[in-house]
Order: sequence, then structure tokens, then C-alpha cells
Amino acid sequence: MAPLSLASLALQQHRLIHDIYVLLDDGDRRVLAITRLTPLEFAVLQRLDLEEGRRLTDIGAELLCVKSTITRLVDRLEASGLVQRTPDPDDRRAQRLLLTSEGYALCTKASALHNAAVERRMGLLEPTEQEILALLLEKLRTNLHRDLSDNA
Amino acid sequence: MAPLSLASLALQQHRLIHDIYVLLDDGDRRVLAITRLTPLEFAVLQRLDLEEGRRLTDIGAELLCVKSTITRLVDRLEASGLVQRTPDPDDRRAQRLLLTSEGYALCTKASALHNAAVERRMGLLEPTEQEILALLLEKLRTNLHRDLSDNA
DNA sequence: TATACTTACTTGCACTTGCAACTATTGCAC
DNA sequence: GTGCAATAGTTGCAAGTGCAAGTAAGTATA
Repeated sequence: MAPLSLASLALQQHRLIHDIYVLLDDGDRRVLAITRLTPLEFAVLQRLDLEEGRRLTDIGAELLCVKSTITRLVDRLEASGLVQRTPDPDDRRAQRLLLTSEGYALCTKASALHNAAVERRMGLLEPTEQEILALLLEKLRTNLHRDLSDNA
Repeated sequence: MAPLSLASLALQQHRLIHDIYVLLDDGDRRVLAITRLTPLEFAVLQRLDLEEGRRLTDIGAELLCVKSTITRLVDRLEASGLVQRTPDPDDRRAQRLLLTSEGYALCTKASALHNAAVERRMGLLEPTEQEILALLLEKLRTNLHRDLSDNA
């Protein structure tokens, strides 16, 4: 196997992942626009729906964005009445985030829309293909993550 | 096969692609930072390296961003002496883009760095796995693209 | 206890991007 | 040819994000 063919295969895959991400993200934005949420705002609401009372820093770390981004994103969500900051009883520096009932309702609606869209789009592959793809992607993610830790 | 398992498989894959994209993009930014280029600026230079004299609108369409983004990105590249706008002889509305020698040199350097990094990171999978992954991603991209055209 | 270091969050600033409005030019229909 | 729609590109504006610096509070060390 010639080195060149390997090289272009790697570049080709990188390009494919990039293109697919752009297409998926574009679809996500369209679907979520119905709820007036950006993908990142939706991600925060989802995290809170899964586990209430989380701290801003934790969510930021999970979503790979800096703290100030979360601060201002939560400012927006709070101004829209979707979440509420409450002081952490154990640490007076920290803020715990709670979903309001409006926030919960919107998150439920957004999740339904989003999940349906994702299922439809990922369903463009056969179930068997999906399973193989998931396995390979899982391995790639794990290795990339380790690679990042090693080289950071 | 229960519907629920399929649903979560789709969501899982969507998440995997998102996470992998974020990791790859982060790596790209780090590598390209050496050349003071953003991934998008690099993409424009690459397009020009491949085929000189392209028009702004064409490049924007290829990179899926609006015209004004390209206008200002090219403003920056031109200010840095990397590209040059020249009037289109056939259409007085249009501008043709040319790489300067500095632009060519920087693009060559950035490509070398970028390609090496991509090969290393995608090389975290076995060659066989890479081939299967490329096949599945290719199919997914094609189907997503058609899906977008149908539903837009 | 005092001092220094870390952590949680916020704020100021700069940068990039999308959207909408605008100008100039082209091309099509009549 | 005249008028009208489409196209190429630019500009003003608003929004979102990262970085760096700042504040307040917790933690560790002497």
C-alpha cells in the first residue's frame, strides 16, 4: 500500500467529517430555530433536564467552551425565563442552575423536534451500517481524546 | 430490533460526529495558529492554490458561508499580502482572486503542517478501519446532501 | 492565623460571522 | 432598446465567542 494513498485517505476522511458536521449543524440550527434556541443553548438545557442544579463551570467543561461563554449564555437563558441561577449552599462562589417550568417545557419540545430530525437524517444509513459507523467513530473519538491529552 | 435502540443509536452517532468534529477542529486551529491562519482562511488559500482566479461568490458557495464573510476574509488576506483582487475581464461586477508569492508560500507551509497533523490523527485507526469509515461517511454525506436539497 | 494559591464566575475587549440593505452590473423579456 | 429581475460584491449592524484581567471565596501551607 503506497504512502500516498494512505495520506489522501486520511485527508478525505477529515474532509468528510467536516462536511457532514456542517450539514448536520445546519440542520440542527434550522430545527432549533423553531424554538429560538441555538445548538449550544439547547445543549445547556438538555444537560439541566438530565441533571438539575449543575454549576456553570461543569457545563462549560462538558461543552468544551470557556467559562465566559457559559456566563453570557446563561444570562440570555435567564432573561428569557428558561433557567434560574441559585446560590450553591456549599460554595458561595458557585451558582446552581435550575430549569424553570418554561425551560423544561421548551427543552421537551426542542428535544422532540431535534431527536426526530436526527433519527431521520442518521436513518439515511442502514441499521447495520449505523452500528459499524458508531463503533468506528467511538474508537476514533477515544483515540483523538487521548491524542489531545498527550499533546496538550 | 426495538425502535428505542435505533433511536439512541442515531443520537449516539450524531453526538460522536459532533465530538469528533470539535476535537479535529481544535487540532486544526492549533496547527494553523503557527501560520496565523484560521481554518477558513486556510481553506480559501487552498482553493486558490488548486485553481487560481476564482471569484469570491464561488468560494463562498463551496465553503457554505455568506458572501460578506468572504468579502471580509479576503480583506484580511489582502491586507496581509497573501492574495490579490483583480477585476474580472468578462464581468465588471466580479473580482478574481490571485495568490501572491507570499500567499503561495504560506499555503504550502500550512498544507504541510495541516496534512501531517491530519494523517497522524486519522492514523489512529487501522488502514482497514479507515477504508470502511470513509465508505460509510461518503454514503452519509451524499444522503445528507440530497436530504438537504429535498427539504430546503 | 497569615499568606499564597486555586477556583467560580463576571466583565471588557476584540474578532468573526450572518443578515439585511445597498450599489453596480448583467441578462432576460417584451 | 427599455424596464425589471437576478447576480457580484460591499457595508452597517447585531450576535456569539474566546482571551485576559478582575472579584470574591475557598484551600493549603507555614
